[in-house]
Amino acid sequence: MYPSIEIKCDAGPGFDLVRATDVSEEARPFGPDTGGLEALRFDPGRGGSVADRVHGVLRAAIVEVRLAPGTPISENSICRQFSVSRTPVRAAIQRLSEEGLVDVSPQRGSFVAPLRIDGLRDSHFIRRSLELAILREVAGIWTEEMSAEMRAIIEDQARVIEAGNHDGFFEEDERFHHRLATFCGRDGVWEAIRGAKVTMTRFYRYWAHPERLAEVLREHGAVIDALDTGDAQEAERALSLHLDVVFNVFDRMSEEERRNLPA
Amino acid sequence: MYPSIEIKCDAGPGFDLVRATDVSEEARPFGPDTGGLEALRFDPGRGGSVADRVHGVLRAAIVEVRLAPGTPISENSICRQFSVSRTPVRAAIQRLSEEGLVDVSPQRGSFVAPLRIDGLRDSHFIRRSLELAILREVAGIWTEEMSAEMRAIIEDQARVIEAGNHDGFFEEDERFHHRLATFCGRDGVWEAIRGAKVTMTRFYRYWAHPERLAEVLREHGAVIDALDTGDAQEAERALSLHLDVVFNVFDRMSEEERRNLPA
DNA sequence: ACTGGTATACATGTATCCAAGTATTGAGAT
DNA sequence: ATCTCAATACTTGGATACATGTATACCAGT
Repeated sequence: MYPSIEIKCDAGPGFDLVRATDVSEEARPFGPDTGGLEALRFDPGRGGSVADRVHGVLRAAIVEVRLAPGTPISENSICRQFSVSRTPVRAAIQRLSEEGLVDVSPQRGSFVAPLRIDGLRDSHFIRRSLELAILREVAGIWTEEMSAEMRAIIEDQARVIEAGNHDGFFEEDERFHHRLATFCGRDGVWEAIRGAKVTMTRFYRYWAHPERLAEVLREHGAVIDALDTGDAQEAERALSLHLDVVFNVFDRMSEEERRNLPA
Repeated sequence: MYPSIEIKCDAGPGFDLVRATDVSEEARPFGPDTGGLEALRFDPGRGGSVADRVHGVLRAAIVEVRLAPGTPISENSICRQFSVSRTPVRAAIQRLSEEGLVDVSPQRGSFVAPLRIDGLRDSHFIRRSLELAILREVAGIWTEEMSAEMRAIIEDQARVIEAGNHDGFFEEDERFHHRLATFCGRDGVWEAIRGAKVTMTRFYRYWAHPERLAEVLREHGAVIDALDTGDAQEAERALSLHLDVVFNVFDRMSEEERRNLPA
């Protein structure tokens, strides 16, 4: 079983990321430097409420690991940065807190949630159970049109990999899994999957090695292949394998990377 | 497939409930009468933040269907009622909104979320998938101690039924399912189940006929029986059957009850 | 050198005020 | 009688001021 550890991020193998201002060393959480926050951009006047937009900007930054785990998130620094009042910022942070993306401790501060192996276990379990259940339903109503659509998504994903578009890769990946859910009318279930997925996505974005991207492509293809041949069991096996790989990423960590893990 | 309908509650078969002030007829949402809110009690000075406590009180009232679906929830009426400012009430309602228990439309009002069959479908699917997956794990590590503990819970549940303690029944029911999750160290997954369950719980609390309670008891027993004999497949079948019954509650609705459904 | 108490700067939580949008109401015109 | 439209009374969203708790920095006493 995996230990309960928190991963302190310094640098990902494939991606650069904005560093938290030495969270462990620096005494004062919020100095003149806001630790990566200043790189965030907030378009005033766009659609939606201010709180929604603030939430969206912060969420994207956290999920895409542009804001490192542990980074202090001060309501004041955010509302200075975005030129809005504390009220919508507070609402946004509250939402992020409920999504498990931000830890807020009263009178102390709020911080980007660390990458916890525990959370990864739960996230994996939930996602796996739900996606397999969905796949079972989809297998029962599989059509050629569906197959064609899924293959198109895979091709799109191949293209963005070729172009070196990392963000695009993750978007297409989400499309793949999302579409399977909508095939059997389980949009509500997809929302639950999406909620559980963020934990894995953050982990993945941080640790995934570039060579992994092509493997994902093949694994997606294997699922569709099995569905095309009408072998539901094989499809489940393939999808299960695909989802389990995230754990293997943990196993692949180099010694140096492992050494960054506290306790 | 079930249609997308909203259930407007007038009175449950087994329970009395505070009526919304004729939501469909009354023009003004918030009159001098706040539609059931006045029955809610808020203990000042207890532990936790004000926002947390407000959230807890409202959540319990909604889940236990003491506040009827469709009841207007005005921030002002709440903070008058509880003698607190709007800010923590706002935070509480935002949380409830994210939990799907309250629908808030800007500049119009917030309302206790209606009972949607759609939501029930998703809720059922999620709960079923996750609980079955957990049961599969538990079956692999089943011990006599676990069996004894579960049987004790069932006995407790029998006692509260005997005593006519409806709230106690639902608490014990939650204990039963919760304990299974903790046996295999899936507390995080239980939280997800709990989130999905509220939709079903509200439905159940509203429609469940008294004779159903004893059936639940037998079904719980059947699951444990199967686990004791080491028949994992039978256990899954029994649990699946148990969870599916909620849909049957919908089928059992009398014609008069059905007529209350709009569209 | 080290320990202990205090001052200060920061955080989030709460209260209140203002802005902007929606739905009902009721009067007046058709 | 019916329709149009302005006034009004609500709502939630946002901005700001204040309350309260925490952690560091600093300094005095040992």
